[in-house]
Amino acid sequence: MGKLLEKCQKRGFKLTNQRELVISILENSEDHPDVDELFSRALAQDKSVSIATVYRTVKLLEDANFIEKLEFGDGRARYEESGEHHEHLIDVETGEVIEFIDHELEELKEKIANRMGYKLVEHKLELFGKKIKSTKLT
Amino acid sequence: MGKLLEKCQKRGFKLTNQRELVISILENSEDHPDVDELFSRALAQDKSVSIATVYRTVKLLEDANFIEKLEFGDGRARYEESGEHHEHLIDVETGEVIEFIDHELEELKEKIANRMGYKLVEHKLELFGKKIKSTKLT
DNA sequence: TTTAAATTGAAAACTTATTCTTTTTAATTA
DNA sequence: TAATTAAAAAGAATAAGTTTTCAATTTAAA
Repeated sequence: MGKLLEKCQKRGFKLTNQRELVISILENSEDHPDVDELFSRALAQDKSVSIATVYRTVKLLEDANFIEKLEFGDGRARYEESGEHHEHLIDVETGEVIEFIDHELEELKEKIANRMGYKLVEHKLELFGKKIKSTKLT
Repeated sequence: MGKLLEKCQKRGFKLTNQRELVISILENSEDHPDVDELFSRALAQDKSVSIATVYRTVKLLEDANFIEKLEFGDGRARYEESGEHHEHLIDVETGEVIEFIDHELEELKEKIANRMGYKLVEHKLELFGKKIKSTKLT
């Protein structure tokens, strides 16, 4: 069984069909779907799911720290399973979201905050880029 | 005259009283006011300004790249005059926004994007921190 | 001035997200 | 297995931020 579902059971969340469906979609999505997209995918499997339930479910999981909310500035929240901290690079041409981690960067963020007299409690970095076309001559 | 107003004139924007007022508030604000705050400050000087005009004006300036929209995840857009690139540190206790620039960080971002095969076209970093209390013993 | 185009305020419409009321359900208890 | 019950569901309504519509006004240029 999926990690998310398992965690929810352990936490004692009531597992209704709708909730289970939304959770399974979340843990089987490799991309970063927004709520509307989650809703569409859920509807495709069960016509009785409401958008309110999708919102309620992501909020439940977010409050439990099982998933994390991402905001890329387009006004829609996206979600991903919690896990190792990482950053996001967004392909501005395709919208694709690529995850990465750079330890030098993490250290630097901490260092900068400290230098300014602050203890870092959260940090967000998004890179927006265009794919460099390899200039192979055929 | 302020830089922003001047730019708007040069660009041929029609300078109505309301628009001029909103622009002057923008360029004289040291902080990072959201639309509602801009509206309040404008109202204080001219009761005839509407919130729609504030929204329209910031959109106009944003589209012209005269100002930049900031989103710190609280659901409200903030604006600041375009200029030297810099990052933001948000004091989670007071909401204060502190600007900073770190060249090492800028280089690193570029490097990371390149390493992943991307040309960096935009990048956003926000640090959220708590002020470290100096532990002076009196 | 005159006039065409741009801008305005007020209200309606949109979008994303949350809440309310009533009905349904999962999980326990008998 | 059936009854019980607190939690969660649907669907509608509401909220908050933002955008758009539209008739009336204002601006900039002729």
